[in-house]
Amino acid sequence: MATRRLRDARPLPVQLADQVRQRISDGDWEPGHRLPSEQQLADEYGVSRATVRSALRRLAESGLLRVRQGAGTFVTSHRDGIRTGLQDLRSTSRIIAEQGYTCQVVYRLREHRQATEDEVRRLDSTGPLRVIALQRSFLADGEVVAFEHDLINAEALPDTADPADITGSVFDHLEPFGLLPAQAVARVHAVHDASVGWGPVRPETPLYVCLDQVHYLPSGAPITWSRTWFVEDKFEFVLVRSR
Amino acid sequence: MATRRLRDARPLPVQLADQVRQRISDGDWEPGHRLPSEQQLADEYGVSRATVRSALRRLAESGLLRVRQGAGTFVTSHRDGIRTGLQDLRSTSRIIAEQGYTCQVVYRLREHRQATEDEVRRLDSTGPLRVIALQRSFLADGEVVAFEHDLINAEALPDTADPADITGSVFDHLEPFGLLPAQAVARVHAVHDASVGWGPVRPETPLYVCLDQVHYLPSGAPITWSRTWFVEDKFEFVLVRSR
DNA sequence: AAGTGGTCTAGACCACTGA
DNA sequence: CAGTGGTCTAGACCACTTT
Repeated sequence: MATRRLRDARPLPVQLADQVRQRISDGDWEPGHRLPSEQQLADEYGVSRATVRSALRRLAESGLLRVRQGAGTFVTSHRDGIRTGLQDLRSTSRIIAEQGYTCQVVYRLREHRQATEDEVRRLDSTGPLRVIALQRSFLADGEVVAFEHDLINAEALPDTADPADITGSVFDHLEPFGLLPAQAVARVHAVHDASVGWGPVRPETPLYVCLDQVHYLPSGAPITWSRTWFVEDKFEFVLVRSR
Repeated sequence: MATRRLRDARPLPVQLADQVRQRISDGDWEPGHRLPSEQQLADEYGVSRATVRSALRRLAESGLLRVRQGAGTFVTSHRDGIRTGLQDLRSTSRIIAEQGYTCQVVYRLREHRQATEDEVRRLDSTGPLRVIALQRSFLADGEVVAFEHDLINAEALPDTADPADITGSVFDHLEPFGLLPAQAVARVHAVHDASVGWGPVRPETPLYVCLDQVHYLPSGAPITWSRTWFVEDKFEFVLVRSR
């Protein structure tokens, strides 16, 4: 068995989880099939079993795998649609792309301005704030699947940062400045509102799962606030709950 | 520093998390204060640092602690009451009670029968199945806040088990038989459907956050399936997401 | 009995924070 | 700079499933 290499800067379990997710979507391991044992995966990738377990736990938490003690780890049989673990912090565009769709982002608003009092509060902040405000929609293979409002704390960004540079993921735009969110606190709502959607393509029914989030840096400082309306039934949000 | 003892049968990180939670609610460690370092806690409780980290991660995931690299682990200052997370597995009646309401459960259906093919599939099972089926609504201070359908795998229950005995939490009914779910895989949806509600009191708008769940025993065997429609805006579902 | 995942330890080294 | 959390390893032993 050839040793596979993990090389980028992200934690090993995250990289390994990506590899496994890839091999599943490639059809390397089919739904219902058993994965190699944790020890075999550890040997194959040249990492410790603890690292493998951490990676598999991530995937099990998003419902892609099911682990049965003594029996093995199995690929869940999934239905169509964009499936994602609700507790995995990933950008909307990545969620879409990871499911094999072509993701396109359409902007309605992209501006640099002073935050309102309300917005300052939402960002858990005190004093006045410069922010970058975005309003955009996400298309998967040409079909609209989500609408989003974002508010980025611009105080931490260099003055030269231009909102027009943001084309895809906000995370990708923040990363070069070392401002990658590590955690988000989200509130979940159902919304039925025809005024949410805009643009040439609209969902048939204005029904959405709405995620209201504040993202925090590893230091604990809030960096962005966002509200995303996911078109109902275009996404499958999986959540593993435990005691 | 006296060594504290952890003794029951649950995993060490779970026990330790409970201890820390207790000491916080006792006022031992106040909101905003820094906890002892991971190594100090490990020494104090006579466990490894990995165990301490696992315990603290649990608490951070439900928002009770905030961990800052290099600086320490801090007790979150919960301004407007503690809101527990969506990823904590709790019964619907407990969720309601924890929001500070008086919970009342009204039954529309409570029967013992053979499962349909569809239901067998939902319970991740193969052969024919005896089930207990429930349809009920939850009132909080007299106002309807949720509707729920439940399906309990009755094969594991003694024949004497009477559906009419179920009055509050399904979990409470299963516990005496040692059938306490350890994990649930949930799917989250938005629903706008006037046919969901029933009974004398109905929500003003038929808009719901819908949680579709299969509960699993520690062995990995599915024990119940449930679909709960939470009336939008009656609940605040908080979720901590991380990388 | 053999093989799987579940738990836990001890220790190493790195990255970050704050004095 | 010392002290904190972040990551990762190697190995031990246990509980459970399958053969």
